[in-house]
Amino acid sequence: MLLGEDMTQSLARDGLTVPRAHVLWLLHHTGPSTQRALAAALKVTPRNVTGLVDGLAPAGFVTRQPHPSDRRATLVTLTEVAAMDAAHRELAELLIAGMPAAQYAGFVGGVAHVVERLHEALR
Amino acid sequence: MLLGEDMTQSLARDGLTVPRAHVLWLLHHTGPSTQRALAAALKVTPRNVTGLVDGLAPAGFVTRQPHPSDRRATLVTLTEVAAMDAAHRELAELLIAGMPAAQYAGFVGGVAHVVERLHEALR
DNA sequence: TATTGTTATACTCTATAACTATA
DNA sequence: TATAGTTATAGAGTATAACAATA
Repeated sequence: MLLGEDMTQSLARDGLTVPRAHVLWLLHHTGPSTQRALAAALKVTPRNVTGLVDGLAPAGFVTRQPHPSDRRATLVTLTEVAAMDAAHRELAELLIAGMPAAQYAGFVGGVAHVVERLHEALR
Repeated sequence: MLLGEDMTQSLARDGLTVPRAHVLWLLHHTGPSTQRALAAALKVTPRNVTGLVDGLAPAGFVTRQPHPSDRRATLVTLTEVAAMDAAHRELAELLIAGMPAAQYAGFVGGVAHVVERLHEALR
């Protein structure tokens, strides 16, 4: 993260917006998922997932694979590069998760999704 | 707030999105402000403030008034109706501000701006 | 008939750049 | 010259509705 830079800006620098990072986080922790499953997990419409995956796929973060048994569905899979990246971010995010509310409040617009999930996980 | 409804959804029901509510909150606590001042407070470009005020004015939340001494600037002012509404929301927001991080984490996408400001104010 | 993901359409928030009016 | 707010343009996230392919 650059000096004087926001968490959101830091992510956005490489095309990784917060909602897109959230998708990567989900895939990293649950494995390949249908877009339907992602929509449910993100509490967002399926149409949105189309857009998010469209934003992640060209950059090489994820790939769309045909579902082996259901030909209606597609499986969104984390690429190896993205998986490595996710593992790296993990540490930084855990550090944030350990901070009291007042301290990460400034980041709240940026990593709220992640922090929230981590708090759930640690509870 | 309706049952099973998100904080964000609750605000959006009456055209009050989170960034717009944030503008009302600022006006409620600092009084009439120039768009420039709002842009600085919101950490957003002046162009955005134009859009936010455009969204609030037709609904009668705010009005644009000519600045008394600087004819380049416009003063954004809370209408009486909006001021009443802001006062009502205040109580609910203070209750949220008193909650530990884990509890309001679920609302974080919705009232993060407000909670953050309240934490700052209470610190 | 129900479900999966798409296209079509629309609204909001965000940004940079160029422009007008004023200071 | 510098500042306040605008228009122009663009990208991203969100939503509903209608549709094709498949279950």
